[in-house]
Amino acid sequence: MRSDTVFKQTFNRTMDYIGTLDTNSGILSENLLTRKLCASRTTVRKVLGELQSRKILKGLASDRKVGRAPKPTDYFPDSETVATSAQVEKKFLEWMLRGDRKPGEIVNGLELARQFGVSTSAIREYLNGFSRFGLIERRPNSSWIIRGFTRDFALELFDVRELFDTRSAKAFAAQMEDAPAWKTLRKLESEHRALLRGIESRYHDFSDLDERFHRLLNNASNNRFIADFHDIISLIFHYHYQWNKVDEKQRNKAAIMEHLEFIEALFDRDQKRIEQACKRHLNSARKTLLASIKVPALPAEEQNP
Amino acid sequence: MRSDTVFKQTFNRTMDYIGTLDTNSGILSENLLTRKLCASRTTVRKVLGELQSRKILKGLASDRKVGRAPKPTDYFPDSETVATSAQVEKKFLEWMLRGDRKPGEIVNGLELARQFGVSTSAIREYLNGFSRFGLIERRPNSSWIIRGFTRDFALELFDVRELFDTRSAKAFAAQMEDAPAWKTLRKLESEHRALLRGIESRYHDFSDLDERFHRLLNNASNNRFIADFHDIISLIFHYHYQWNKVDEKQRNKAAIMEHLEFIEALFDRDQKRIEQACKRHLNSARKTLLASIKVPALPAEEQNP
DNA sequence: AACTTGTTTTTTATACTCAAAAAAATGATA
DNA sequence: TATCATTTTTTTGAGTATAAAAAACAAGTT
Repeated sequence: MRSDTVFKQTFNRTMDYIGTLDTNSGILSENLLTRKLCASRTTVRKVLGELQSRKILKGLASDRKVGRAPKPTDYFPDSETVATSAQVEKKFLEWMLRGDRKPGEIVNGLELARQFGVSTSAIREYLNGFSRFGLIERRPNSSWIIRGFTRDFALELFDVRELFDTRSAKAFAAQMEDAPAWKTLRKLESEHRALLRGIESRYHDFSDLDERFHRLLNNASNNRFIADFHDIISLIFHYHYQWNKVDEKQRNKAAIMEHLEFIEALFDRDQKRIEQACKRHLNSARKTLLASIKVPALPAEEQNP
Repeated sequence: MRSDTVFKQTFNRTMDYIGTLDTNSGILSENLLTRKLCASRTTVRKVLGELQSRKILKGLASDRKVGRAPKPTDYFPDSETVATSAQVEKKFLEWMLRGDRKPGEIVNGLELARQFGVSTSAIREYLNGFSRFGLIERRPNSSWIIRGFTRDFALELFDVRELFDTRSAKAFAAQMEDAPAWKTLRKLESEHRALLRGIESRYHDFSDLDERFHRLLNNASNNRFIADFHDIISLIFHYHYQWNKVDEKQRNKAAIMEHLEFIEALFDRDQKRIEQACKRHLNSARKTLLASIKVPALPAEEQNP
């Protein structure tokens, strides 16, 4: 059966909204709520009905008023509001990236389904989508096989990233003076400086900033394939760095400096400096990623020739 | 229920093999057949059982002999031996690429399933995989939406292709003198010349040659993301050119000349000429593709301002 | 005229189950 | 050790129930 996570999520978000209002004040119309909550009217109406039966809303439908402020216990727990697909993604990536998977290993869908507490179809669907990340491969009429988060993978990833980022940076610098991206870049720059000042305590915040900066750059290319590839990068980095904490403060500080230099070059529209700054930044990012990948032991057959 | 196309295919291929033998001669063991036919032993055994019940094979299992030569009527018809996924791919691409789909149009999975005579899950699975081609997009909790085979799509495709092909060409030229790829290139070169001589009648054969040439180049990059992208290119070109026959002979002749120039530059390891030849070839390929894309009528709202 | 809400109906997506095919593993025999 | 027989596991394709979305329309409100 299709899960009702959308309903529960919408319910929680509607209560967030009601919490900002006083008791007895009127609320938005169904149509406006539909737009505000990004859900269908069917779902919104179901939510309103539930709220009314819980006395959080009162009055006629045509003139709904806040009955009482929502209490924390009214909320559906977070665990019930995440879609199955999101759960699978999280669990699978943990299994894949942290679990020390060996290249050539076979993925057992049934086993994963049991382990994650979801159906095999959920696993199948996820693996299908995940294969575009190049970490697993499908054999026709047979199981999935792990290619592994190896040194080769990281190198190939960065090779393409270098091509794309260089291109994006050039495209960015070539934008019109009044393109809104320049304003966004200015804002990102000051966020970088602020983070640098508070680096001692806030260094964790860099990964988010990093993602936004590179996404802004890639958007300048205006190319769906580059954007798709950025998704891969983001995902890999998001999860990988989440579990790799060695030297984090030092690394992030250095990366911020590189970003700032990069940004400055962009504002100057200095092609040569842009390319240099881009390359330098990617080189140190590559080094970091490679350092965190264990060199795999040779397969048994190659160890004993 | 899972389809038994693998069984039927294997059955047909086994009969191909038996057809080469004389009556009463012995056949390969189950294990050897398994390897020869690229199927599991279970399937091979099922095939052997069926062959025996049809008297095409006779004797004990441990000493099977050819009973009679297979007749054409023994074969399963081709229509029963193509996997569902392959059927869906063919039909969907035809629907997508030939069907004059408009950007923004919504894909109705149920409707497609009915139309193609397959289950919705098959459609769903295929669309999931197909989305990496950038021609359709998924809205969360909602339907698939068509981005369309538009001018923009072609331009974005070629932008990335230019980056990748240039890189691949450089990597190719940087290979060791004794790399096997050089020999393959030499062979491809002579195939090009042969095709050029017989261009009047054999010009259809170019698309296959084109695919092989570019795949050889891309392999030099040794990068899974570049290889994946090549799959997209291949598919698009395969289907698109299959339906676009205007000026085919002329186009292909020109493309062969460009390839030959490209190949020559590769053999000379002349970076500058390689880059030029690559660019020139891509430019004319882009032009061809763009010419075959209809300029879409403006959406209604923009036509009447 | 441009909104609302109420109601109903239709369509579609999603997550699950299940049966059969295919693959893999294990056992038996010569 | 190579071959055949049997059993166990896993994948795969289709079916199915329900949530969610969408659409249509009447009737009331501003």
